[in-house]
Amino acid sequence: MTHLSVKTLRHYHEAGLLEPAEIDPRSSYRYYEVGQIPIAQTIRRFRDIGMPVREIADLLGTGDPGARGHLIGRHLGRLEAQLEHTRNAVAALQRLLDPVATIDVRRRTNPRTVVAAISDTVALHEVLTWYDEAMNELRAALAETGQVSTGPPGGLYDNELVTDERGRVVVYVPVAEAARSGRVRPLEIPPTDVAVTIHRGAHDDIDVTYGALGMWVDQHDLAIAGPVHETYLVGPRDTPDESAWRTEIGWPIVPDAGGVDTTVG
Amino acid sequence: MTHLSVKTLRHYHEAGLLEPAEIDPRSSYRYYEVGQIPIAQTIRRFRDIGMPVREIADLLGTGDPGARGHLIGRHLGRLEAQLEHTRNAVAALQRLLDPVATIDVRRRTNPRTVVAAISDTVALHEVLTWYDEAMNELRAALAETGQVSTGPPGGLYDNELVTDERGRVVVYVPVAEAARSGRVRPLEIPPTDVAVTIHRGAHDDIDVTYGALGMWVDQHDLAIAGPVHETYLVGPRDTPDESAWRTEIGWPIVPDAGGVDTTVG
DNA sequence: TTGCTCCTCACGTCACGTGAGGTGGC
DNA sequence: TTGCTCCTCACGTCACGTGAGGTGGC
Repeated sequence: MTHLSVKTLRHYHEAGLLEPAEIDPRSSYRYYEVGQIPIAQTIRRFRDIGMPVREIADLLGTGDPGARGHLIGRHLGRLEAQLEHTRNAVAALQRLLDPVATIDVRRRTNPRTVVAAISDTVALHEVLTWYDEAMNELRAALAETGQVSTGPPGGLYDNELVTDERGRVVVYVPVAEAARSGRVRPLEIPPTDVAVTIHRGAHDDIDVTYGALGMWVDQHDLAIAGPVHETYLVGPRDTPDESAWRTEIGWPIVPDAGGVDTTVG
Repeated sequence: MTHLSVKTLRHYHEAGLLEPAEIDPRSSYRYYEVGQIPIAQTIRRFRDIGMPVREIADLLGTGDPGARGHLIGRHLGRLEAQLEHTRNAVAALQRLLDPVATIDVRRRTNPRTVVAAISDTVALHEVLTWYDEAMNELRAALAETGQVSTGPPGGLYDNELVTDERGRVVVYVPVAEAARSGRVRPLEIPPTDVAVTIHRGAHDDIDVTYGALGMWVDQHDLAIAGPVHETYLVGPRDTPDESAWRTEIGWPIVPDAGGVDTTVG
């Protein structure tokens, strides 16, 4: 009637979740009452959505509707997060298995832009640390001089960073008028033809997106021309939810002359 | 670099999924090569979508793209089924927690219908068995006399079945013109005002839908008038996929005279 | 030399399922 | 009486994580 197996009922007895109404002391047989059916069915429904046995016990143990709602809401939130996680993972996998078909690439000409920037030649393994420090310094300098950013922050990454494990890196924030301050320098980014795509989610699989974009560029008979532009449309400063991050990758392109090597990294 | 923990790497070594390129015989330290990074990342992505370690090993072990596609497709199918299962379970839970808000009820007047029917007085615990047998007999009789059903099969269930654990049950198939044959009798179902809702999925939680429909009827100042109609729009004869089943519940109603008892079961 | 990391057992987690060997209930 | 169900251990499953006690590597 409850669709619970005998083994499961024994398990719930041991766990203190659903105790038999009576146990025959001679045979140790477990006996249940009709009134326990709806309880058992409720338990089954919560288990069906993956709520841990412990929490179901807490839920049934409290009569407070607020506490109940909280426990249920929290679990539904977990389900939601898990679903989002799986969706992202499936998308990453599809990008890995069939890169070009699953990527959305557009060509664009970026206009000349003036930015406040810090740049340096950095080893590949130091890039993340360097970026964090430089960005903090940049933000502090802008705050100090009262400059307001006019767009999301970005970075420029030399191809040598991947090929030689060392290269020039620029971190910048677009501003109305850039001024010098500490390591911060005004920088003019010239107009650039780029192939752009957006990487969704955390950066641990951004290499897959790079690979897909590289294949797209190659298939369209284009070659790389200059450092890659990353624009952090939504990043850790905007939300701690990694799955919401959006990173635009702009790959500078020129028509492929023929013998030009288009490989990167 | 791969976001795999040391414990996880040890586990994959034991499982034969990812063997170290070299093991120092003195210290037993595991050493990996750069070329193993993409493999490790691929493994992580498959684990991320919940593919069992065993299947990932199979996947990486075969070079046949067809076999690979099959394994991946099968797992994506499993994810899809699991998602559907969770969706149904969440819906059932919501119906249980807030019945009236989550149910879609319509009022309708069913026209007079002629059906081929088998009816009997049955004990509650025998209903399912009785229904199966009667329906088989009904189908066989129709096939024998060359009658074609003009709609989905249905059943009528007396209120006493729940209140007294014993009551009259009718199983029927609508036909153009019904004839006698064995236990099969023509039956005229008179025009009936009903409150109808559709129960989705298997019948193990149909009691929840009944409860919600009962509350709706009560809140709209209506009372029950006659046996409940069930119509099996999509059932086990149509698909083995229980989540696709659709059962219409029609609750015969009259305006509540005031002191009339509207409770059922 | 010191602290950090790696190593090997061995056990824990979670929600049951499996299976052996035995016994009660109708 | 016979077959069915229940019982109690005890172990298995799955993918690691935890923790103790020890040792290598820089």
